Amino acid sequence: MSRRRAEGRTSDPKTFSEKEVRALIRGVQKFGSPEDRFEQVVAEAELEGKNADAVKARAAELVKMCEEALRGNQQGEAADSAAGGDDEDVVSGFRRNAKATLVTFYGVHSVNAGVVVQRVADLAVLSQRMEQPGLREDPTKFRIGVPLKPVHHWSCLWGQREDAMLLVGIYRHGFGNWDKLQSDADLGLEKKLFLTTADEKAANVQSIGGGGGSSGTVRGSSGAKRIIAPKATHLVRRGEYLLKVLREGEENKNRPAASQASTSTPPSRSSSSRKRRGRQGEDSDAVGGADNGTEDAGGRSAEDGELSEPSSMDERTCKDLMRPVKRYLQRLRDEAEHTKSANSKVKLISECLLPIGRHIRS
DNA sequence: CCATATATATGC
DNA sequence: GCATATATATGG
Repeated sequence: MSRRRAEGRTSDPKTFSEKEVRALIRGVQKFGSPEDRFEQVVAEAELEGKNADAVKARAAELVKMCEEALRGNQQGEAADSAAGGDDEDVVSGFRRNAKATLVTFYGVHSVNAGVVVQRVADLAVLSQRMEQPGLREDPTKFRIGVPLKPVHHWSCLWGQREDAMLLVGIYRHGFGNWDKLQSDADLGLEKKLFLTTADEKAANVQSIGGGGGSSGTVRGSSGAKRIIAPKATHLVRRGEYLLKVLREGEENKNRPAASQASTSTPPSRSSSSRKRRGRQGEDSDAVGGADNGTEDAGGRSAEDGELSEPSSMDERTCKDLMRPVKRYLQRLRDEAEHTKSANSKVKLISECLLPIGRHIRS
């Protein structure tokens, strides 16, 4: 009772209310460990009045607890998963549902341990990657450098560049702060995200072709609340996927070859004769649905393949193989945005894709 | 009230 | 199996 208002902004710098702990967790989930991104975590959680060491210690505790919960969870999983019952046993602070491992941390319940641990690890990799020289000045040069799964039914052009900028935005503004990310002009994603209904309307004016013509959802020219878009939930999944790819890519770098790049990977071309079965020399942009053609998606950066990556052998051979049909690919890329009608798009695509297909077949 | 998260169903 | 949509719960 010494402190009457424990919750106020004037609470002890070393103690945390439940709300403050929850905010801390959110900050960590968005920016990673405060050891790496102290300023951002504290700002996100509005804990600037707190003792720095206390913040870091509490976050470390959180991660540790989550790791333990996950570990302990894996053991009992087999026995219970068959039973299928959703156990809500509260065993020493963590509860187990079908999928998520939830812990209670200083009174904050339903903390997803898997998310915490994974996010901290992934964002640490991201930080390491983004703080490399060269990216500091121009983060837009960042490329993931690994073949990526295409997005599914998105209403805009989304390719390597957009994926890379999504990661840059996550680093800058935090995982989940999509509105800030959208406002970041450097990333060029302002017109590609559909976080609000206003965004959808802006895109509706430009009309959208069939999103792949799946099961006939997309139709109607204006007014119907057609289709989907990259909304927040999609950005979450995509972001998690991209971070996973990044992390696995970094792990592979330290793994097989004896050359350990230690903390940072100097631009020296290490023997990266990785046997990637990935193909898909998707360069600057990829095709999604059709989209507003207002912003030139492929305007700059003729080829960005060799900036962040030594351009692995597969990439070279892939490029060589595709050279005979390069002009078709380019035309496809360049004209897709300026072609208004859906019909001419179809024509263009078939004209360009046929030779390409024939070439691949040979 | 809005945003996010989760479980569940479903399509590809 | 994964990505998505939907319903539902929950926190700010």
